[in-house]
This record gives sequence, C-alpha cells and structure tokens, in this order.
Amino acid sequence: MTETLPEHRAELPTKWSPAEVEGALYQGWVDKGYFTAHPESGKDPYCIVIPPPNVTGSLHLGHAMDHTLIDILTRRRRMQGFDALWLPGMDHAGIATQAVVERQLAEEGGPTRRELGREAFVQRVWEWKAESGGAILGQMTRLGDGVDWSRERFTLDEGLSRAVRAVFKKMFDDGLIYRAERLVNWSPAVQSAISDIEVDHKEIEGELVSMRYGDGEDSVVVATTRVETMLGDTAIAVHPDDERYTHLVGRTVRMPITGRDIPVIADPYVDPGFGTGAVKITPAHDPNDFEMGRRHDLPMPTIMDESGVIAGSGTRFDGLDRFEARKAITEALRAEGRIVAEKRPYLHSVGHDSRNGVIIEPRLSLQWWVKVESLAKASGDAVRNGDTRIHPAEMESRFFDWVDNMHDWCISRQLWWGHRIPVWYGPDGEMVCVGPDEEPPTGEGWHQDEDVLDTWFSSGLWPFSTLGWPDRTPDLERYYPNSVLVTGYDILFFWVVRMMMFGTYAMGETPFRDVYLHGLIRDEHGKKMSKSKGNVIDPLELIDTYGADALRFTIARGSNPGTDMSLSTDWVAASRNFTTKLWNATRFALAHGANPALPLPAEPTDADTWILGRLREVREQTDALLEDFQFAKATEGLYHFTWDELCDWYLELAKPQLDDPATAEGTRAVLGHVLDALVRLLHPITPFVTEVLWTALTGGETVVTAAWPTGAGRPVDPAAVARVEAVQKLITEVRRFRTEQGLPDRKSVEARLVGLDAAGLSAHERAARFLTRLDPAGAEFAPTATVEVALGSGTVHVELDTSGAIDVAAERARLGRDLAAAQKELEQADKKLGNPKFTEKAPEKVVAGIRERRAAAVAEIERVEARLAGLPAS
RNA sequence: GGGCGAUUAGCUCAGUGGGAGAGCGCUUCCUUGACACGGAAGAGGUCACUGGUUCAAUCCCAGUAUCGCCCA
Repeated sequence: MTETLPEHRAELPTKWSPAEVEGALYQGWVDKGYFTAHPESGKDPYCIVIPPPNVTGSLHLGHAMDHTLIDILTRRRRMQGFDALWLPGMDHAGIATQAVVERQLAEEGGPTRRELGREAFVQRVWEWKAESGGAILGQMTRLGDGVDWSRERFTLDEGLSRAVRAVFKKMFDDGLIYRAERLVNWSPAVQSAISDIEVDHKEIEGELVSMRYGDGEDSVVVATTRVETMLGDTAIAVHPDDERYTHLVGRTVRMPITGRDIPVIADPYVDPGFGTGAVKITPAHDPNDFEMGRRHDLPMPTIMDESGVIAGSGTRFDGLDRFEARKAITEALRAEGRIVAEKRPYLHSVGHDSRNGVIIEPRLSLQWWVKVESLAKASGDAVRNGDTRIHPAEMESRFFDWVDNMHDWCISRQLWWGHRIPVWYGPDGEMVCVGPDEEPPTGEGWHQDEDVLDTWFSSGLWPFSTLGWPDRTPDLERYYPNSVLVTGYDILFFWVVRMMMFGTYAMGETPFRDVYLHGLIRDEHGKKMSKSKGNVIDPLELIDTYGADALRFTIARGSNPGTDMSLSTDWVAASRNFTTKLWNATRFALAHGANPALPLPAEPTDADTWILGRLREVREQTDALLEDFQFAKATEGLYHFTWDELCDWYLELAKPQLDDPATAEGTRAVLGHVLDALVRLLHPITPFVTEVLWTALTGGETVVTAAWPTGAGRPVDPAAVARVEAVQKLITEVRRFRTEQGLPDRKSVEARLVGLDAAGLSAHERAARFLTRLDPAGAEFAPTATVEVALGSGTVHVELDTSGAIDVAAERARLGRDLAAAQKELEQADKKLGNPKFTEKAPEKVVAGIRERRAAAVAEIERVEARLAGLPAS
C-alpha cells in the first residue's frame, strides 16, 4: 500500500526523540525567518511584546508558563494568516544587575564600585552583560518561543534610552514629574529609595517597649517597636480631647539620654485608645510622624546614615547598627529606670525590601516623583471603557483597587546602572530638563543629577518604545496598540498598570486591547516553589528529560485563567506520553497509507462520518476556547479527542476498514484528513512534534506557517453518531463479559451476533467481531453463554462458545451489579415521577427524560432477572 | 483590619439547577502487527459543615469552619 505514498513524504522513526531534534528544528525556523514580522505584508497585524525578563535572570517555570501561552496565541494567529509579531527583549534590572557586578568585584578582591568610579563601573556592567547577561534569551529557544529575534530590544539600548528621555521631558514639562523631599522607602541593603510596590509588608515578632519621658507630674509614657528612633524624637503627641494630658499640652518634656526638651502637642490623628494615648513623634523616620511633623512644623532630624547605622544623633550610640542600637538604648533606658513595660514578642507588620528581605528604613530624602493621579485615572478609564479588557474579569477589581488608590511613584534610585535622570543643575540653583534631541547646558558649575530612574520607568514604555517611539516608525504605526499582554497576576501592578499609564499618556491610546493574567506554577502539593523549600523545578531539566512539547502541553493543560496550577514531573511525563501517543498514531496511519491529499470518501462509513463530525466539533470548540484564553479547556479537549476518540476508537475501527478494499482508500483519506487537521490544531501547543508529524504526513515545508484548519471535518450526523456509540457499547459489554469470564483478550472465541440487523448495525459486524475477537460460528458451533446488550435501536444477543462451562458465580455477580444499578435508577425515577409538583412544574423535556430513563430501567431489570433465572444453580 | 477566592476520588484539579468528571496513583488481566511512554476491564466521592430558596441544590442565598492570596 505504500505505493500510494507520494515520494516526498517521509517515514517516521520508531521513536520520537525530542532532545535530539528540537534544537535543529528551532534553528531551522529562525533561519527561514518564519518568526519575522512583515509590516508591509498587508496582512492584519497581531502583536505581543514579551513582558521583559530581567537581564540577570534565567528561565524558571513562571517564564515557561508565560511564554508557552504567548507562543500559543502568536503561533495560532500566524497560522490564521495574521502578520504575527512576538517581540523579545529584556530589562536592565538596575538594582539586581548592579548587585551582581558589585558582588563579582568583591569576590575578585577588586576595587569597590565607588573606588572604581561611575564611568568605569558602568562600563564594567556592560562587559558583564556582554559576557554573562541575558542567559534567558538562549533558554527561550529551548522552549520553542517563536519570537522575532530581528526586533530584540533592551531597556538600556540607544532607542529605548531615547524614549525614556523623551517621556521624562514631556512629563516634566507637563508637571507630572517633580522633585520633592519626602519620607521614602529606604532600603539599607541597596542604599537607595525604592517604590511602594517593592516593599512587602510582613508580620514579624518584634517588641513593644513602653518608656517614660519627663519626670513627676510632667512625665508621660510612650510605647514603640523601634526604641532607637527615640534619638530623633521631636515631640510627644496626644489627642486634643484626652483629659489625661490637657495639663501637658503646650509644655515640654525632658527626654532621657538626649536630654532635649520636646513639646507635647495635640493632634486628632492620635488614637487615645491605643497604649497610653500618648505617642512619640519621629518625623524623619516614620510616615505618620512625618505628616504630623509637617502639620506642627517640627524639626526633622535624621539620625541614621544610608546603611542604617546611627549617625549624627550626637550621642554615644552613633556608629551602632540600628538593631544593635535598639538593644543598647533599651539597656540604657532600663538602667535609668525609664522602662515601664516590655512586650516581647510583639507581633506587628513591618515593611521589607521585596528583593532581599531587609527591613525598610523610612528615610527623609530628596527624590523624583511621578504625579500619578491623572495617569492612574486614564488607565482605570481604559478598562472601564472597555478599551482594554482584563481576563479573567474577576481580576478587574484588583486592578481598580490599585489604580484608584495609587500614591505618587518615587522614580529616582541611588544607583549608577540605569537611565540617568536627564536634569542638569546650574551654579545658581537652576534646574534644566534636557530632552532627547537637546544639548545639556555646559559651563562652570553645571552638573547632571546623580540618580538613575527606576527600571520600571523604562519597562513601562516597553509596548511602544520597542517599536521605535518617539519616532513614528512603520512598526509603531502598525503594532501599537499591542493585541494582548500576557503575564502573571502577581505582575499586574508592576508592568501592566505602568504600561497603561505611560501608553495612555504618551500614545494617547491604551497599549493593549486585552490583558490575560495567568496564575503561578506551584509544586505538586500546591505549595509555592522556593529555593529554601527545595521544591524548585528547573524547566530546562524537564525539557531535557521529556521534551519542550511535554512541558508546554502540561502548562497549557493546567492553565485555567487566573488560577494557579500544580506541576510535578509526573504531569510532564503524562504529557510526554501524549506526544508519544500522537506520534505512534501518525506512524500507524502513515504505514497504512494515510494521506490528506486524497479526496474524502463519497460514501463514508459510520466511523468515518463520526470522527469527521467530532473533528469539526473539536475544532470549533478549540477555536472558541482559545479566543477566550481558555488554554486548559482547549488543550484538554484536544487531548481527549486524540486519545479517547481517535486512538481508542477510530484507529481500531479503521483497521478492519483498511483490510476491506471497499473502504480502504476512504479510510486512508479520512485518517490523513483528521491527523493533518489535528496536528495543525496542536501545533501552537506542541510545536516540535507536530512539525515532524505534519511534514511527514503532508510533505509540506513547515507547519509553522501552514494554514489554520478552518474547514476541517464534516457536519455532525446524529444517526451515524448513534450507531457508532451503539457499537462502542456492544464492544465494551462483550469485553466486560470476557474479562469476568477470564477469557484472555487475544483468545479468539466463536460467536453468533443475533439482532444486529434489527438494531441497524449490520454494517458494523466486522468491526465488532474484530475488536472483541469473536470468530464467525462454525458448523459445530454450540453456544454456552449469551451476552445481551440493550441498545437504543434494539437488543443484540451475543451467543458465545466459551469452550466449557461459564463461571456462574462471576456471571451472577456481574448481573447482580447490573440489577442493582437498574433498580436504583428505577427507584430514583419513580420518586421524581411520583411527585406531582415535579410533573407539574419541571420542564416537559426533563420529565420526558426521566420517563425514558424509567422505561429503560424497567427493561433492564426484566432482562437481567430473566438472565439470572436462566443461570444454572451454583 | 479591609477585600477577593477556595473547600468535589488517595494526590492535583475541572465541572453543572434535573443521570458525579479528568490526569496521576491503585486493583486484575494482557508484550495481540501503531503505541508497555501501551491495551482491556475495574475499585474509589453522604461534592467542608449548618440552615434557607426551589418540584428539584454539589451548583443559587445566608451563616460557620478551615485554607490561600491581595491591600493596609
């Protein structure tokens, strides 16, 4: 039969070995330029920009999920005939990258960053990037990411830096960027300010120490979790209506240790019910105290340096780390008899640097800020108007909570690696913001701001800066707004909101039509993966062992919108098994001459009609689900179709058809047609195996740019479906009987099938016999048992020669189970039908359904009881 | 403290106002001409608890318990 194979079609190896072929396949795709976008093509554009990974990062399962889903979307659109662009790149990760290089310098015993100087250090970071940065880009190829490498960008490259300066200048001129001295989240670890979203609030076991300020009548007890801040206290505050302290308001109290006299002030902010009702005020080290200090015009002494060491307090505690100072000062106060109470441990919430877990120290400093009010409102409106749709919609409330309550964004960082703030200061206090095409002022006394911008300032421009903005490039005209942004819900505030703020501001249009938020990947028990727990799985190891397709399939199959998924190697192995199953099915089909180029049969068998109808349903369902970002359901549907319908049934039914000259050619056509379409439907999910299968099946060049199967399949024929389902039931019942009678699967048994004609199934006798190993009855045939199978269209009696006495006990047990099930069914139906309210109020269709079920149960009971009565006594 | 979500088979999770599902795991049999990364047949769940709405609740509503996440 191989003579019907066109010679360009290939034979498949016995085994699919992903590790051996994936790399070459990927390289081939890149070399052929399949992933390159063509703005001049005249096709409809479809654009997704990568959520830029960190230049110091390496591929973890979170990326694997994100990229798999993006790749599914873009590969499908490409096949659908869109000009699909998936734009890759990275961000420069100011804090992380600078830390990596500083650590490297330290390990080499080289000069420190400051010893090296700004210019040399930055040069050194670029060298680091060239050598070891961006490992993730190479790792993305292992996953099969269909990105357009010709458009790769980096937040610090020339074009994107220009975009940063352009937007900074515009916002500066519009008054949306300003400089102000405020209390910021200061990370002593990084020695820089960080923004609110880089701070995690965590409950910790600290202490609450109550201490007495002043003496005698003029004394007051205050409590604090940070004793060391008392060095910076400039007031005691009480509630104006608190009669316990009215006599003190307006007077001063002498502080221990510093010996300074500080005023007692009245402010309604104070909660008289908390502690003693009096609170110490440290304006330079606490956000609430800062506000109070501003209201009351209090001095704001800073008593710590950038690294969290006590400094400038004028006490003997200068030079102590803040936590050592806490202990030392507590001891000193205790020695003076100032400690009134100590609660330890005292559970309270404390801000931590989310990158390194170091406790944040609020610090008074001069920083640059973005005024977010109008930007946040525009972003919120974009979602409210439907210009951007968030999927799943339940995530919208989180989005709104955030944008509606956003604080101004601190964008300056005390780092060197990043976009230096484009502001110059003159000798006479001048301040000039320099745009991208302008020359900075020169001359004596002019200097540029020392700080750099938050990395997310540049990441926020990503959806348009990567396309050439501020120039109106063809790419920008064509691919902005982007079609979709795909990212984890944990990143909603980091990227999505910022991209929306900048996009609506700079472009006047929201940066993406849709935002799809996926969940996190957890371990097999639903626990978050972390190095400390030791439950981290490396996606590259999974790819090595099971293939990229298996990992991608696992992720797609587990990715329900907005919900986390659990992953273990067992799941990936199961997906690998799936690719193997598909491989073997195609191999079988090819070996029997399957060919999608053959015309579908004019007179298809019921099995042909059934599988073609199912293909159409599955294709339509897959399309609808993928349009709605329902990756898990779409993938599950394809899995079920492939394994449980195509392999378990159609391929088996096809075997006898292939042996029959009347149906063989049609079967080859149907097999080819179904596999061709199925492999194309699966390609976005499992690109590698489908590439090999599809090219072997069709002789085509590549499935990457093959057409999405829009017309595959045939309309569903309910009559054919019913007959196939009846045959399936018949086969299953006979197999069940055989198993219980201990008849080995492969042992052929003579049998007579009575009633097939009446049931309209005469055409299926050959298949039924083939799949149950029932031989035609010979002249000597003497049945020893009968299996009755009630089908919708009639009852089929299968008389078998079991070569001896049947196992009566097993048969009795089997019939007993059938009887019990039928009786339960009858009971339930009678209960419902006996309730007049049900028959009156329930829809006619439901009542009719129950009546049918009752009738079937009655018939089944009669049949089984008759069989039981006919059994020999055991 | 505020908000959101979850609780379904041993594990991880889908699901629906009217007959409880999947993958993995488990039991028995089978190396049969696509596939042992496989095939066939099975076992296994008062759908967290309490109340309410309804002819009918695993599903809708309220409360309780437990867990998770976000924000402060």
